[in-house]
Amino acid sequence: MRLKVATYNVNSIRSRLHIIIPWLEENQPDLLCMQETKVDDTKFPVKAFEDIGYKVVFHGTGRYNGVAIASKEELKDVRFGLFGRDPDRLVRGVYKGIHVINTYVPQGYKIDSPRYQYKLQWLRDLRRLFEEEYDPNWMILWCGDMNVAPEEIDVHNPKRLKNHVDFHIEARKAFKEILEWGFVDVFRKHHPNEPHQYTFYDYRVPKAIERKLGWRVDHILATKPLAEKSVDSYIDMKPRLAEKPSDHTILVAEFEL
DNA sequence: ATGGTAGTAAAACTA
Repeated sequence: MRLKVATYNVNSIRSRLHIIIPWLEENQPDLLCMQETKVDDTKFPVKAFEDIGYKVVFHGTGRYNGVAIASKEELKDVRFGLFGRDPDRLVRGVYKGIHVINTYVPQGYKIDSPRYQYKLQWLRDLRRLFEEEYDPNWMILWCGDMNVAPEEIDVHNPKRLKNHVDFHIEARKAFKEILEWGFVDVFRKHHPNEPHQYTFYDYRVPKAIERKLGWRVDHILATKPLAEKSVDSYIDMKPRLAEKPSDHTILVAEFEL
């Protein structure tokens, strides 16, 4: 069985349907994990997904955050939140026997702010969720906007960005500790030591793509038994180059089970 | 150089 998975920080799902819907039709992934849907549940564009043959689960309250998963078959055992908090930042379920966790990790604002401490705690709690409710021998996918660039190769200027919340050593450490529980970075498995592979380019940076001023902060992680089955992973730049572009790109991984 | 743009929504907040 072929399994194609994608993750995309949409930065408002209603403002990105012109990208999302054609992309799903063309690429036909089994799963698309989305973050920053920025829409209240009552206004979620369910029909746009159903019209092209996708199911969708979602939770959001409007202005900030919001997560969703579109899938070809129904996602089972769907749950939201991390130990009762942030239901608009974590959604998980089971797809054809594979556990799927989609997260929008708090960004953290600045390293000296309480919000950064909250981000670090969030990542530690996420590790605890895996420890308590999952097993690294299971087939598990963890996808999302992690707001962490794990290694120097994942940012354009590691020296200048060392105090940025997405590259600060403490965030990288907290992220790495989740990987050490039992996850493989599927994109990096297929592109070892390949520089300038970024999933995010800030709108505010002029000519960011041409100047390669990006970040690799969106990830698809898989437990070892599942990562062994991955056959490809790549970054689709189309959303960043579209008419009304988004700041994030789409990250894809394919498995042959 | 501490700006810049884009999203929510109707002024400021988040990224």
